[in-house]
Amino acid sequence: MTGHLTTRDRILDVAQHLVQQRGFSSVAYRDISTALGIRNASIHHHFPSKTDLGTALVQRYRARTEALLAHLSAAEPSPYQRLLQYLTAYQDVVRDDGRICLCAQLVAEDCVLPSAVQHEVGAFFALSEDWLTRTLDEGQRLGEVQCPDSPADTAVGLLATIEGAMLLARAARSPQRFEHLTQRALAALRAPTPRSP
Amino acid sequence: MTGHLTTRDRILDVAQHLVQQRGFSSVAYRDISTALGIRNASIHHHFPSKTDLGTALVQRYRARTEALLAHLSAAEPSPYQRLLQYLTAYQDVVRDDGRICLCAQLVAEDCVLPSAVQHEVGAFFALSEDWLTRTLDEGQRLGEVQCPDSPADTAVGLLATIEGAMLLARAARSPQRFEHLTQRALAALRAPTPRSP
DNA sequence: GTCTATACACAGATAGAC
DNA sequence: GTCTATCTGTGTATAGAC
Repeated sequence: MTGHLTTRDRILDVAQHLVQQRGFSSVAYRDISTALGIRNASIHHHFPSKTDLGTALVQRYRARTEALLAHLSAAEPSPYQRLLQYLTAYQDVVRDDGRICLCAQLVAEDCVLPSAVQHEVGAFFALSEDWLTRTLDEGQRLGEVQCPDSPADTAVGLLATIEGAMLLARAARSPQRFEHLTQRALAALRAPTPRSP
Repeated sequence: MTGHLTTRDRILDVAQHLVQQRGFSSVAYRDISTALGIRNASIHHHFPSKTDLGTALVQRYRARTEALLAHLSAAEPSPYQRLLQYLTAYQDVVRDDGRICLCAQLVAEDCVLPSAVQHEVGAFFALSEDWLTRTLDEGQRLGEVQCPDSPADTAVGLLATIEGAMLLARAARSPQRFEHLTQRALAALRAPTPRSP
Protein backbone atom coordinates (compact mmCIF):
# COMPACT_ATOMS: atom_id res chain seq x y z
CA MET A 1 0.00 0.00 0.00
CA THR A 2 3.00 2.31 0.24
CA GLY A 3 4.51 2.29 -3.19
CA HIS A 4 5.10 6.04 -3.28
CA LEU A 5 5.94 8.03 -0.21
CA THR A 6 5.77 11.78 -0.22
CA THR A 7 8.94 13.70 0.57
CA ARG A 8 7.35 14.81 3.78
CA ASP A 9 6.87 11.21 4.87
CA ARG A 10 10.38 10.22 3.91
CA ILE A 11 11.76 13.14 5.91
CA LEU A 12 9.79 12.00 8.94
CA ASP A 13 10.94 8.40 8.49
CA VAL A 14 14.61 9.29 8.34
CA ALA A 15 14.30 11.87 11.10
CA GLN A 16 12.60 9.42 13.43
CA HIS A 17 15.22 6.78 12.82
CA LEU A 18 18.03 9.23 13.54
CA VAL A 19 16.38 10.76 16.59
CA GLN A 20 15.83 7.31 18.08
CA GLN A 21 19.57 6.75 17.79
CA ARG A 22 21.08 10.13 18.66
CA GLY A 23 18.42 12.33 20.19
CA PHE A 24 16.58 15.32 18.81
CA SER A 25 19.22 17.98 19.41
CA SER A 26 21.96 15.83 17.90
CA VAL A 27 20.15 15.39 14.60
CA ALA A 28 20.82 18.15 12.08
CA TYR A 29 18.97 19.08 8.91
CA ARG A 30 22.16 18.11 7.15
CA ASP A 31 21.91 14.51 8.40
CA ILE A 32 18.41 14.15 7.05
CA SER A 33 18.97 15.88 3.73
CA THR A 34 22.09 13.91 2.81
CA ALA A 35 20.39 10.65 3.74
CA LEU A 36 17.59 11.51 1.32
CA GLY A 37 19.75 13.10 -1.38
CA ILE A 38 17.98 16.44 -1.09
CA ARG A 39 18.88 19.86 0.27
CA ASN A 40 18.36 21.50 3.64
CA ALA A 41 16.04 24.09 2.15
CA SER A 42 13.68 21.35 0.99
CA ILE A 43 13.23 20.16 4.55
CA HIS A 44 12.51 23.71 5.65
CA HIS A 45 9.81 23.89 3.00
CA HIS A 46 7.96 20.98 4.64
CA PHE A 47 8.91 21.85 8.22
CA PRO A 48 9.71 25.57 8.50
CA SER A 49 11.37 25.25 11.90
CA LYS A 50 12.93 22.37 13.77
CA THR A 51 10.17 22.69 16.32
CA ASP A 52 7.67 21.94 13.56
CA LEU A 53 9.64 18.85 12.62
CA GLY A 54 9.87 17.64 16.20
CA THR A 55 6.19 18.20 16.81
CA ALA A 56 5.16 16.33 13.68
CA LEU A 57 7.50 13.54 14.67
CA VAL A 58 6.03 12.83 18.09
CA GLN A 59 2.48 13.42 16.96
CA ARG A 60 2.85 10.78 14.28
CA TYR A 61 4.59 8.44 16.70
CA ARG A 62 1.86 8.77 19.27
CA ALA A 63 -0.89 8.34 16.70
CA ARG A 64 0.78 5.22 15.32
CA THR A 65 1.22 3.78 18.79
CA GLU A 66 -2.39 4.52 19.55
CA ALA A 67 -3.40 2.68 16.40
CA LEU A 68 -1.16 -0.28 17.18
CA LEU A 69 -2.53 -0.65 20.68
CA ALA A 70 -6.10 -0.39 19.44
CA HIS A 71 -5.34 -3.02 16.83
CA LEU A 72 -3.83 -5.37 19.39
CA SER A 73 -6.83 -4.99 21.66
CA ALA A 74 -9.19 -5.74 18.78
CA ALA A 75 -7.30 -8.52 17.03
CA GLU A 76 -5.82 -10.57 19.85
CA PRO A 77 -8.28 -12.06 22.33
CA SER A 78 -5.71 -13.08 24.94
CA PRO A 79 -4.45 -10.14 27.06
CA TYR A 80 -1.24 -11.97 27.84
CA GLN A 81 -0.55 -12.54 24.17
CA ARG A 82 -1.28 -8.87 23.57
CA LEU A 83 1.44 -7.94 26.03
CA LEU A 84 3.86 -10.27 24.31
CA GLN A 85 3.15 -8.67 20.95
CA TYR A 86 3.52 -5.23 22.49
CA LEU A 87 7.00 -6.26 23.61
CA THR A 88 7.83 -7.67 20.20
CA ALA A 89 7.30 -4.28 18.63
CA TYR A 90 9.90 -2.75 20.92
CA GLN A 91 12.28 -5.64 20.43
CA ASP A 92 12.29 -5.00 16.71
CA VAL A 93 13.24 -1.37 17.35
CA VAL A 94 15.98 -2.19 19.84
CA ARG A 95 17.49 -4.79 17.56
CA ASP A 96 17.75 -2.24 14.76
CA ASP A 97 20.75 0.11 14.83
CA GLY A 98 20.78 0.83 18.53
CA ARG A 99 17.47 2.62 18.44
CA ILE A 100 15.10 2.95 21.39
CA CYS A 101 11.57 4.19 21.91
CA LEU A 102 11.33 7.69 20.42
CA CYS A 103 9.76 9.07 23.56
CA ALA A 104 12.31 7.46 25.88
CA GLN A 105 14.94 9.25 23.84
CA LEU A 106 13.07 12.54 23.86
CA VAL A 107 12.28 12.58 27.55
CA ALA A 108 15.99 12.34 28.28
CA GLU A 109 16.48 15.74 26.68
CA ASP A 110 13.15 17.01 27.93
CA CYS A 111 14.16 20.45 29.15
CA VAL A 112 15.74 21.50 25.84
CA LEU A 113 12.68 20.47 23.80
CA PRO A 114 9.92 22.75 22.50
CA SER A 115 6.99 22.60 24.88
CA ALA A 116 4.69 21.19 22.20
CA VAL A 117 7.01 18.21 21.96
CA GLN A 118 7.22 17.85 25.72
CA HIS A 119 3.47 17.59 25.98
CA GLU A 120 3.22 14.97 23.25
CA VAL A 121 5.84 12.90 25.02
CA GLY A 122 3.84 13.06 28.23
CA ALA A 123 0.73 12.03 26.33
CA PHE A 124 2.56 9.04 24.86
CA PHE A 125 3.49 7.66 28.25
CA ALA A 126 0.01 8.28 29.61
CA LEU A 127 -1.39 6.40 26.64
CA SER A 128 0.94 3.45 27.14
CA GLU A 129 0.20 3.34 30.81
CA ASP A 130 -3.54 3.32 30.25
CA TRP A 131 -3.39 0.54 27.72
CA LEU A 132 -1.15 -1.57 29.93
CA THR A 133 -3.47 -1.00 32.88
CA ARG A 134 -6.55 -2.06 30.93
CA THR A 135 -4.77 -5.07 29.46
CA LEU A 136 -3.43 -6.25 32.81
CA ASP A 137 -6.81 -5.74 34.38
CA GLU A 138 -8.56 -7.77 31.71
CA GLY A 139 -5.88 -10.45 31.93
CA GLN A 140 -6.37 -10.71 35.63
CA ARG A 141 -10.12 -11.05 35.29
CA LEU A 142 -9.57 -13.82 32.75
CA GLY A 143 -7.12 -15.58 35.07
CA GLU A 144 -4.18 -15.23 32.67
CA VAL A 145 -2.39 -12.58 34.63
CA GLN A 146 -1.59 -12.09 38.28
CA CYS A 147 -0.68 -8.56 39.35
CA PRO A 148 1.35 -8.16 42.55
CA ASP A 149 -0.37 -4.80 43.13
CA SER A 150 -3.24 -3.00 41.48
CA PRO A 151 -3.26 -3.26 37.66
CA ALA A 152 -2.47 0.46 37.50
CA ASP A 153 0.60 0.21 39.74
CA THR A 154 1.74 -2.94 37.99
CA ALA A 155 1.37 -1.22 34.63
CA VAL A 156 3.60 1.70 35.60
CA GLY A 157 6.15 -0.71 37.00
CA LEU A 158 6.15 -2.73 33.81
CA LEU A 159 6.46 0.39 31.67
CA ALA A 160 9.39 1.62 33.77
CA THR A 161 11.10 -1.74 33.40
CA ILE A 162 10.63 -1.71 29.63
CA GLU A 163 11.93 1.83 29.16
CA GLY A 164 14.82 1.24 31.53
CA ALA A 165 15.67 -2.03 29.82
CA MET A 166 16.26 -0.12 26.59
CA LEU A 167 18.83 2.05 28.32
CA LEU A 168 20.60 -0.94 29.86
CA ALA A 169 20.60 -2.84 26.58
CA ARG A 170 22.12 0.15 24.86
CA ALA A 171 24.80 0.55 27.54
CA ALA A 172 25.69 -3.13 27.25
CA ARG A 173 25.47 -2.97 23.47
CA SER A 174 23.27 -6.03 23.63
CA PRO A 175 19.76 -6.04 22.15
CA GLN A 176 19.40 -9.51 23.68
CA ARG A 177 19.60 -7.94 27.10
CA PHE A 178 16.39 -6.09 26.35
CA GLU A 179 14.63 -9.26 25.28
CA HIS A 180 15.71 -11.26 28.30
CA LEU A 181 14.86 -8.52 30.72
CA THR A 182 11.42 -7.77 29.38
CA GLN A 183 10.41 -11.36 28.85
CA ARG A 184 11.32 -12.12 32.43
CA ALA A 185 9.31 -9.13 33.60
CA LEU A 186 6.29 -10.32 31.68
CA ALA A 187 6.68 -13.96 32.70
CA ALA A 188 6.56 -12.85 36.33
CA LEU A 189 3.04 -11.56 35.71
CA ARG A 190 1.64 -14.74 34.22
CA ALA A 191 -0.80 -16.47 36.47
CA PRO A 192 0.04 -20.10 37.26
CA THR A 193 -2.00 -22.39 35.02
CA PRO A 194 -5.02 -23.69 37.02
CA ARG A 195 -3.97 -27.31 37.23
CA SER A 196 -1.31 -28.78 34.99
CA PRO A 197 0.24 -32.26 35.71
CA MET B 1 36.57 19.13 55.04
CA THR B 2 35.43 21.01 51.97
CA GLY B 3 35.73 24.62 52.91
CA HIS B 4 37.47 25.61 49.70
CA LEU B 5 36.81 23.92 46.38
CA THR B 6 39.24 24.25 43.52
CA THR B 7 37.97 25.78 40.31
CA ARG B 8 38.33 22.40 38.69
CA ASP B 9 35.97 20.87 41.22
CA ARG B 10 33.47 23.68 40.89
CA ILE B 11 33.47 23.25 37.13
CA LEU B 12 32.77 19.55 37.54
CA ASP B 13 30.00 20.21 40.04
CA VAL B 14 28.18 22.67 37.81
CA ALA B 15 28.77 20.59 34.71
CA GLN B 16 27.39 17.45 36.31
CA HIS B 17 24.31 19.26 37.51
CA LEU B 18 23.63 20.67 34.06
CA VAL B 19 24.34 17.42 32.23
CA GLN B 20 21.96 15.54 34.50
CA GLN B 21 19.27 17.98 33.45
CA ARG B 22 19.95 18.59 29.76
CA GLY B 23 22.42 16.01 28.53
CA PHE B 24 26.05 16.32 27.59
CA SER B 25 25.67 17.74 24.09
CA SER B 26 23.19 20.36 25.26
CA VAL B 27 25.55 21.80 27.84
CA ALA B 28 27.88 24.47 26.50
CA TYR B 29 31.03 25.94 27.99
CA ARG B 30 29.11 29.16 28.13
CA ASP B 31 26.54 27.67 30.52
CA ILE B 32 29.21 26.53 32.93
CA SER B 33 31.32 29.67 32.78
CA THR B 34 28.46 32.09 33.37
CA ALA B 35 27.18 29.98 36.26
CA LEU B 36 30.61 30.26 37.89
CA GLY B 37 31.32 33.84 36.90
CA ILE B 38 34.41 32.88 34.95
CA ARG B 39 35.34 32.73 31.25
CA ASN B 40 35.23 29.96 28.69
CA ALA B 41 39.00 29.96 28.36
CA SER B 42 39.36 29.14 32.04
CA ILE B 43 37.40 25.96 31.58
CA HIS B 44 39.57 25.04 28.62
CA HIS B 45 42.59 25.48 30.85
CA HIS B 46 41.33 22.76 33.21
CA PHE B 47 39.71 20.62 30.52
CA PRO B 48 41.35 21.27 27.15
CA SER B 49 38.58 19.61 25.15
CA LYS B 50 34.98 18.81 25.89
CA THR B 51 35.89 15.15 25.69
CA ASP B 52 38.27 15.69 28.61
CA LEU B 53 35.49 17.31 30.59
CA GLY B 54 33.05 14.51 29.84
CA THR B 55 35.56 11.85 30.73
CA ALA B 56 36.45 13.47 34.04
CA LEU B 57 32.76 13.82 34.76
CA VAL B 58 31.84 10.15 34.43
CA GLN B 59 35.04 8.94 36.02
CA ARG B 60 34.34 10.96 39.12
CA TYR B 61 30.70 9.89 39.13
CA ARG B 62 31.60 6.24 38.90
CA ALA B 63 34.29 6.53 41.57
CA ARG B 64 31.86 8.29 43.90
CA THR B 65 29.20 5.67 43.28
CA GLU B 66 31.72 2.93 43.94
CA ALA B 67 32.62 4.60 47.21
CA LEU B 68 28.99 5.02 48.21
CA LEU B 69 28.16 1.39 47.52
CA ALA B 70 31.23 0.21 49.42
CA HIS B 71 30.24 2.43 52.32
CA LEU B 72 26.70 1.07 52.36
CA SER B 73 27.94 -2.50 52.34
CA ALA B 74 30.29 -1.77 55.22
CA ALA B 75 28.09 0.44 57.36
CA GLU B 76 24.64 -1.09 57.08
CA PRO B 77 24.33 -4.71 58.18
CA SER B 78 20.86 -5.30 56.70
CA PRO B 79 20.92 -5.88 52.90
CA TYR B 80 17.34 -4.74 52.59
CA GLN B 81 18.09 -1.49 54.42
CA ARG B 82 21.09 -1.06 52.12
CA LEU B 83 18.79 -1.20 49.13
CA LEU B 84 16.49 1.36 50.68
CA GLN B 85 19.38 3.74 51.24
CA TYR B 86 20.57 3.15 47.70
CA LEU B 87 17.16 4.29 46.50
CA THR B 88 17.21 7.30 48.78
CA ALA B 89 20.33 8.59 47.04
CA TYR B 90 18.52 8.56 43.70
CA GLN B 91 15.38 10.08 45.17
CA ASP B 92 17.39 13.08 46.32
CA VAL B 93 18.68 13.55 42.79
CA VAL B 94 15.30 13.18 41.13
CA ARG B 95 13.69 15.61 43.54
CA ASP B 96 16.26 18.25 42.66
CA ASP B 97 15.66 20.29 39.50
CA GLY B 98 14.51 17.48 37.25
CA ARG B 99 17.85 15.73 37.32
CA ILE B 100 18.34 12.02 36.79
CA CYS B 101 21.24 9.60 37.10
CA LEU B 102 24.17 11.00 35.13
CA CYS B 103 24.70 7.73 33.30
CA ALA B 104 21.05 7.29 32.44
CA GLN B 105 21.25 10.69 30.81
CA LEU B 106 24.50 9.92 29.02
CA VAL B 107 23.47 6.53 27.70
CA ALA B 108 20.54 8.19 25.96
CA GLU B 109 22.98 10.13 23.79
CA ASP B 110 25.44 7.25 23.68
CA CYS B 111 26.32 7.30 20.01
CA VAL B 112 27.35 10.97 19.97
CA LEU B 113 29.62 10.59 22.99
CA PRO B 114 33.41 10.17 22.98
CA SER B 115 34.23 6.49 23.31
CA ALA B 116 36.07 7.04 26.60
CA VAL B 117 32.81 8.32 28.05
CA GLN B 118 30.83 5.45 26.56
CA HIS B 119 33.05 2.93 28.27
CA GLU B 120 32.81 4.62 31.65
CA VAL B 121 29.03 4.62 31.35
CA GLY B 122 29.08 0.89 30.65
CA ALA B 123 31.32 0.36 33.66
CA PHE B 124 28.92 2.31 35.86
CA PHE B 125 26.00 0.07 35.03
CA ALA B 126 28.10 -3.06 35.43
CA LEU B 127 29.17 -1.80 38.83
CA SER B 128 25.60 -1.08 39.92
CA GLU B 129 24.44 -4.43 38.67
CA ASP B 130 27.17 -6.30 40.55
CA TRP B 131 26.45 -4.52 43.79
CA LEU B 132 22.73 -5.13 43.50
CA THR B 133 23.34 -8.78 42.73
CA ARG B 134 25.57 -9.26 45.75
CA THR B 135 23.19 -7.36 48.00
CA LEU B 136 20.15 -9.31 46.85
CA ASP B 137 22.04 -12.55 47.19
CA GLU B 138 23.09 -11.78 50.73
CA GLY B 139 19.60 -10.60 51.59
CA GLN B 140 18.18 -13.84 50.32
CA ARG B 141 20.60 -15.90 52.37
CA LEU B 142 19.64 -13.90 55.43
CA GLY B 143 15.96 -14.41 54.70
CA GLU B 144 15.23 -10.70 54.27
CA VAL B 145 14.82 -10.83 50.53
CA GLN B 146 13.01 -13.14 48.17
CA CYS B 147 14.10 -13.02 44.53
CA PRO B 148 11.61 -14.24 41.90
CA ASP B 149 14.58 -15.36 39.75
CA SER B 150 18.29 -15.60 40.32
CA PRO B 151 19.77 -12.68 42.25
CA ALA B 152 21.60 -11.64 39.08
CA ASP B 153 18.43 -11.54 36.96
CA THR B 154 16.51 -9.84 39.71
CA ALA B 155 19.25 -7.23 40.03
CA VAL B 156 19.12 -6.30 36.35
CA GLY B 157 15.35 -6.10 36.51
CA LEU B 158 15.49 -3.84 39.52
CA LEU B 159 18.11 -1.62 37.91
CA ALA B 160 16.02 -1.32 34.76
CA THR B 161 12.98 -0.37 36.82
CA ILE B 162 14.94 2.29 38.69
CA GLU B 163 16.44 3.85 35.55
CA GLY B 164 13.12 3.69 33.72
CA ALA B 165 11.31 5.18 36.68
CA MET B 166 13.48 8.28 36.37
CA LEU B 167 12.33 8.75 32.79
CA LEU B 168 8.67 8.30 33.68
CA ALA B 169 8.94 10.66 36.64
CA ARG B 170 10.48 13.27 34.41
CA ALA B 171 7.81 12.85 31.74
CA ALA B 172 5.10 13.19 34.36
CA ARG B 173 6.97 16.05 36.04
CA SER B 174 6.49 14.23 39.30
CA PRO B 175 9.43 13.24 41.48
CA GLN B 176 6.91 11.45 43.66
CA ARG B 177 6.27 9.07 40.82
CA PHE B 178 9.86 7.89 41.10
CA GLU B 179 9.54 7.30 44.81
CA HIS B 180 6.29 5.36 44.57
CA LEU B 181 7.50 3.25 41.70
CA THR B 182 10.84 2.28 43.19
CA GLN B 183 9.52 1.69 46.68
CA ARG B 184 6.91 -0.66 45.27
CA ALA B 185 9.57 -2.48 43.27
CA LEU B 186 11.69 -2.94 46.36
CA ALA B 187 8.77 -3.92 48.57
CA ALA B 188 7.97 -6.70 46.12
CA LEU B 189 11.35 -8.23 46.90
CA ARG B 190 10.98 -8.27 50.66
CA ALA B 191 10.61 -11.74 52.06
CA PRO B 192 7.48 -12.25 54.17
CA THR B 193 8.41 -12.02 57.85
CA PRO B 194 8.73 -15.59 59.20
CA ARG B 195 5.80 -15.50 61.61
CA SER B 196 4.24 -12.23 62.66
CA PRO B 197 0.77 -12.11 64.36
C1' DG C 1 8.62 21.74 -4.56
C1' DT C 2 13.47 21.89 -5.03
C1' DC C 3 17.40 24.30 -5.78
C1' DT C 4 21.70 27.93 -4.84
C1' DA C 5 23.36 31.29 -2.06
C1' DT C 6 23.64 33.49 2.05
C1' DA C 7 22.70 35.38 6.66
C1' DC C 8 23.26 34.86 11.46
C1' DA C 9 24.05 32.82 15.93
C1' DC C 10 26.65 29.94 18.67
C1' DA C 11 29.54 26.08 19.44
C1' DG C 12 34.39 24.44 20.77
C1' DA C 13 38.99 25.74 20.64
C1' DT C 14 43.62 28.51 20.55
C1' DA C 15 47.09 32.48 21.15
C1' DG C 16 49.04 35.41 23.96
C1' DA C 17 48.82 39.35 27.53
C1' DC C 18 48.55 39.89 32.50
C1' DG D 1 45.26 30.51 36.45
C1' DT D 2 42.35 33.82 34.38
C1' DC D 3 41.67 37.05 31.13
C1' DT D 4 40.66 39.34 26.00
C1' DA D 5 40.50 38.54 21.35
C1' DT D 6 39.95 35.74 17.59
C1' DC D 7 39.56 31.64 14.50
C1' DT D 8 36.85 28.08 12.47
C1' DG D 9 33.18 24.90 11.98
C1' DT D 10 28.44 23.94 12.13
C1' DG D 11 23.73 24.75 13.24
C1' DT D 12 19.07 26.79 11.94
C1' DA D 13 16.82 29.69 8.95
C1' DT D 14 15.63 32.83 4.82
C1' DA D 15 15.52 35.00 -0.03
C1' DG D 16 14.81 34.31 -4.39
C1' DA D 17 15.76 31.78 -9.02
C1' DC D 18 14.13 27.75 -11.53
